[in-house]
Amino acid sequence: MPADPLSRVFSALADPTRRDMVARLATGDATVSELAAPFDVSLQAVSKHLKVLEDAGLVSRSREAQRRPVHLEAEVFDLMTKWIERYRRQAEERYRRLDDVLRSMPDRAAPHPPADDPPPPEGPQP
Amino acid sequence: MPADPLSRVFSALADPTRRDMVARLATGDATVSELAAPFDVSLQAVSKHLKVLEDAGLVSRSREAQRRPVHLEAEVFDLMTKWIERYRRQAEERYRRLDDVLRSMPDRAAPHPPADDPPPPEGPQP
DNA sequence: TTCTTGTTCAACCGCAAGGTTGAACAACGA
DNA sequence: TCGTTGTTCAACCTTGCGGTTGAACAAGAA
Repeated sequence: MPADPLSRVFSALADPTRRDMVARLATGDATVSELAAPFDVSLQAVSKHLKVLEDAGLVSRSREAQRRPVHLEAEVFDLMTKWIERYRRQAEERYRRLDDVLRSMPDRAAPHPPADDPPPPEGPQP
Repeated sequence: MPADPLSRVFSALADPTRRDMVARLATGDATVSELAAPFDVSLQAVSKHLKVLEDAGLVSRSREAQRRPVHLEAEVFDLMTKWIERYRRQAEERYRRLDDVLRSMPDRAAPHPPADDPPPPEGPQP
């Protein structure tokens, strides 16, 4: 599984079935069969979904007789929220500065011109 | 595109190339060519990535002569953070109550038993 | 041991995602 | 008008994902 952690988490939550499972697990641990009950898919498909969530670190599994209780690991959510907040803040800061500029020149009242000083792109972060 | 909005946003950000584009756009609007520059893929591929971001509502495009400046729409991030925060809070609340129970019975000090009163699953939300 | 329950492994299928190339379209500049 | 620049459309290829079925494994219960 070569994907980076952030990609794995976003990708895991991109599926509505898996999001429903996360929602269910937020109310308490559950077995595979319990998680599968509300859905119209095979147990094996649910098992695969859980593997995706586990690889993303969103979920952990223990053993308890034959059962394998699934447990939500909510800390990984931080990975996403940190990423999101970073760029949201950056964008908002940019708007704030842009509005300042607009306020300082009362003429040419264009509501939202395309860009303020676009710096050169800084390349992908591998 | 039948996918629900949340799936579209998560799925759009599951790709590292697209996340890099969002990071770049947080610093200011950019054209397709500018966005493509740091990456080792064709312009057409970048155009496709932008379509995915646009369908997810993360990005909008205007026209300016031949160019099509791309603009980050940071509001859609709220969709995700709201979803994440909801279940994170729910899980944390569950732990808090669990810890209260554990504190009230000083014997049998198991650090984190599997579940407290697992309620029946409430079905998928279609 | 044998039976039963719970879960996963393996092989397969259909389809969409991300990539390519080549051609077309849009809007300027000469 | 014609060429140039910037972007998208169309067709195609390969890979991965979500689903299936059937068999295997794990751990009690009889």
